[in-house]
Amino acid sequence: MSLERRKLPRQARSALTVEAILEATIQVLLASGSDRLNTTRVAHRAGVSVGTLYQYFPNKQALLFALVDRHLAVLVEAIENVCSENKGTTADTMADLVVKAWLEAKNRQLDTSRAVYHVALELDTRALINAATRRCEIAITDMLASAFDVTFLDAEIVAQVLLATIYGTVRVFYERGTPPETGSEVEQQLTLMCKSYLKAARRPD
Amino acid sequence: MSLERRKLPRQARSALTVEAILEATIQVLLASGSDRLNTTRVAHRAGVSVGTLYQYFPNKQALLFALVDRHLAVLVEAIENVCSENKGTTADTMADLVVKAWLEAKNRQLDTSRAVYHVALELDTRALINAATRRCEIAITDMLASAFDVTFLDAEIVAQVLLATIYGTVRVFYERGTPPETGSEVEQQLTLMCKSYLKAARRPD
DNA sequence: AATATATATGAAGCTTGCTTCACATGTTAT
DNA sequence: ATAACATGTGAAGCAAGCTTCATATATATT
Repeated sequence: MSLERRKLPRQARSALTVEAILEATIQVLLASGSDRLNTTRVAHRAGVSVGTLYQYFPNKQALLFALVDRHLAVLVEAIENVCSENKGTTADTMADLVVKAWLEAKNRQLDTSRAVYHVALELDTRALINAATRRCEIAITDMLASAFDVTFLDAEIVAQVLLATIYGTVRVFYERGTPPETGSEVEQQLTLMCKSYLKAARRPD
Repeated sequence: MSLERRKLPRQARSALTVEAILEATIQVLLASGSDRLNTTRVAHRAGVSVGTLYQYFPNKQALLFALVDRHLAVLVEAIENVCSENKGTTADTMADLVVKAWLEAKNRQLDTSRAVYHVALELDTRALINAATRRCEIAITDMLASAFDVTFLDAEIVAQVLLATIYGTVRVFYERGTPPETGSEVEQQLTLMCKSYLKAARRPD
């Protein structure tokens, strides 16, 4: 079953329609939960008919894939940027900024984040997530290998663990709906954890 | 809608039936994925009829809840045990053993783990997860507060972050289906991370 | 203005699968 | 042995919702 977009927008209005459909999907997920997500409801919320939805997405799954894809792209970009901009700095700076960039990208698309968590495991998004993860890991590995103050025996595995920790820990608190004040406390602690891990994981001189 | 068990087993055979149904649910989840999980298929795999299933579980959701519940109970027990047995030891020991206990409990029910990840977010298990999390956090907080070699400004938050890290990081690798050899490498790194975090988070003397 | 192309509509077909219920079979108690 | 209770059966009713398609409207082109 194809998951590709069925049509590409030729006229301006269809681009708007696609955008409206994706936005409506998020809203329905947040308002009604993934149980009650159906194509009719999404179309209605987007102010179009079901038929229109099916002009751009071959099926319901494809719609959700597109959503997850968009969300991951923002995260990956944030990490790739912060990593390429901070080669040659210290491990402390790197830990600091990666955590910060991740949380900032999450918060920039807070609604999507919350909505996507509810569907990302319902369908098989592993391929998408693995691809995104891989890109982040490569970016982080490169950055770590360029550190000014430390060297790592295996920057690859350190990057993997670092990313998994940030990704996993943040997810736990998001799922729990941790309030903002507690959030900044958690951010501090998470940063502390990453910094101390990078110190502990460095090659003994 | 009730999620309670409809009947309690009076005769020995019904206890076996219930067990068979839960076991079959795991097998169907692993073999066919959550998309194809339906009550008929579960009943068939368990070697009983759908009607029997509905004698013990009022609906499909309740069946899945029971599964998640059972899985969480094992994890919570593992953490509560290791924490109460290791009060008054050092922070290093604590970090070591908590990580070890978590992974051991996970691996002891590896199939359930994998299966449950696929459904835990599909239905609203937040209440169950929060309750389990809370119990773990309390156990860890108590243990940390009793540490022989260090004191913490806020053992509560340290426990929260520690648990979230272990839970979140391990989940990431499980979802990815990380192979065992890599797994033990990851375990080492995760332990290292937790140890160094506890050192970094201690109250400055 | 006329034709071609792009986009939008939404009722209805069709599949899937949850759940029930009237009945059958097995177990325990008297 | 018989009654009372527990457990097991599975065809069929029923609801939900995905997807299609014949048709209508809007935009672009010549």
